[in-house]
Amino acid sequence: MKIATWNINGVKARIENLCQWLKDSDPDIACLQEIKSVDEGFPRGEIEALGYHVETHGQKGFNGVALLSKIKPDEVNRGLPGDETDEQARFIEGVFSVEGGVVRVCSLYLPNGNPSDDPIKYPYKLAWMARLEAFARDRMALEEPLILAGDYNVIPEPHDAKDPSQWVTDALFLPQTRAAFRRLENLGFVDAVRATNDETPLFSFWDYQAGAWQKNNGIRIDHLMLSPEASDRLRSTAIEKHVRAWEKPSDHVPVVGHFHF
DNA sequence: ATGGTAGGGTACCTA
Repeated sequence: MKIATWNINGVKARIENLCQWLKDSDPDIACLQEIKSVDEGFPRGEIEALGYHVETHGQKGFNGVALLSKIKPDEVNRGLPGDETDEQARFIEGVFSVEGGVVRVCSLYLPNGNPSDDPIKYPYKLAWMARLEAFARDRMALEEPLILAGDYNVIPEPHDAKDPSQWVTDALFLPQTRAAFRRLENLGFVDAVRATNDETPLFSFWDYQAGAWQKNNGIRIDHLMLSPEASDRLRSTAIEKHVRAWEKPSDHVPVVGHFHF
């Protein structure tokens, strides 16, 4: 089974690329972020025509996440628990029946947090990460294959950036951000791409600005975090960076994991 | 060099 995460930066602007990628890459489950659409505006017909079930958690203009899957989820939950006043659509969870049990897959869009000296944005990022850690701890107790997939807006290590010195005051790379990400790992989650690749650097995002793609000035911020039960079944991973060279690309590329499910 | 580009939605906000 192939499970992927991709920040598509606007589903309406990316529908042609998205459909082409679904045909080429043929994921069983695709976790999307930044759909930038309300649920009613999501172009589900084109995606359903390719054989996918569609579950969305959208909002107007910004954010928004989705789960596309060849098998229909048994259960879907929208929103990250822990703050009923949070109206930003950044989290959706699906439970899928597979041979021998279930796999639980979450598509998450972690807050960017910049500018990092903003009195609202960076604290919101850290609070969201604390809620994610609490959620992950709860789910870990189920002892199920669990995949927390998404745009984490976290550069885990210096070698996950072409030029780490550019990022020292950035919310994606501040010590507190990286420490919160490590706390998630220390619950027992495995960074699937890092666990299956010795090579560095590996990037999943190249800014639209200043020729970042042409200069390979990238960062690795899109991650597949696996519970031990999911990690046991991991075969390989890939970063499909050729998609960044397509016409009208997203600034992120798909990150995929192959599993023995 | 302190910019640059893109999406959403129609004035700026977010990234």
